[in-house]
Amino acid sequence: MTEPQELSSRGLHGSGAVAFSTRGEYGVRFMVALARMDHGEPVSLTDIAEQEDLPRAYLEQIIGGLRDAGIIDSQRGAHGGYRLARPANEVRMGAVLKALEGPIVPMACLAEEGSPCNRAGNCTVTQLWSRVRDSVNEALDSFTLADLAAPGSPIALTSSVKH
Amino acid sequence: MTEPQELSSRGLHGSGAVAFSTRGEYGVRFMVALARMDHGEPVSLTDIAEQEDLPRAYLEQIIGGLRDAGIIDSQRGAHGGYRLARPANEVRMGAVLKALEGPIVPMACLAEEGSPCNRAGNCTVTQLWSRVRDSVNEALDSFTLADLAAPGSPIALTSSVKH
DNA sequence: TGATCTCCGACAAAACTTGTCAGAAATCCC
DNA sequence: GGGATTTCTGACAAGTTTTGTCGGAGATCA
Repeated sequence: MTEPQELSSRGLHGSGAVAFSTRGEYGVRFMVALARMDHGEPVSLTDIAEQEDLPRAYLEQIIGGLRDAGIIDSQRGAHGGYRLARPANEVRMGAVLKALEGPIVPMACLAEEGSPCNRAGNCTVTQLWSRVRDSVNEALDSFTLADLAAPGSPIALTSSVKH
Repeated sequence: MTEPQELSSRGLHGSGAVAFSTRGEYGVRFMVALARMDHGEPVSLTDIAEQEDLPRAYLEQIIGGLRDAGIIDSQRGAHGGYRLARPANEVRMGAVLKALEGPIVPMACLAEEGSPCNRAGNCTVTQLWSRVRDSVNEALDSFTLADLAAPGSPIALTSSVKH
């Protein structure tokens, strides 16, 4: 039945802003599982979905973005499946999340295209949103997939972490 | 008609993750406008809504959170309206955004209450989400309302900014 | 008392999220 | 070639959230 656990009470407005959707959550869990199970041969989606207890068909849909971004390689047919396109310690989580959800943009007016927010000069607030955006991106990029895939133990932060 | 401008194409999934909703956007614009218009006497919601071209009734709803959080004071009756509860340079944007949207939580499993994400020890990923959360909060708190309300000119970052 | 304003709950349309399903296309193995 | 496996794709649908609107109940002032 692939119980997607909890579906937790995100209701009544008060329960979490600036959040990633399940695309991000499931996708990251997929990546971690894949990093752990990838030993040369492709790993099938069914295996990962079972392992992580995620709805298979939905996951399939989500994964598309990762493939298009060149983060994972796919192989069709019998004994097919997915593989990491690069070693886990070269995969930055910023790229993963961007592939799963769209660009990280805390406010619509930061998205490019056309006149940004038609309030142009009037808008000092933009600086706030862009700082938030940059912070999130830095935080995400300070992790690699290898950091997350490391078994249980305290994570060895290999990547550059300003602190 | 209070055209809430644009209503921009946030559709088709690809247009912005980790985003604040209009509550955050409208609320912040309300605060900035209030900071600029507040000269001692209360400013009416109608005035601000007109000035910022925002749907009045909706704004009214949003503002409730700011009042409950003690960020603004309200006065009913004729010649009533809103005032800043404290000087603009003492109002951190982190508090404002938390009052408008709920707590800043990039992933459901970070919200307190009960067993966090039932995956407990298994979950190294938590570290990623909490870093993101902390980054966003720091970024927001590095701005005060005064920083945003300053007219046009380049913002003088008065508040403590680690960089 | 009448004119303003905030406050509050109910209601509703539209958008988005979260999946499901069916079938097409590719690949392996016998 | 044929069957089994597995990814890929688009359509569809239920449920939730967002984004507002509306009407009326307090407060306050003149």
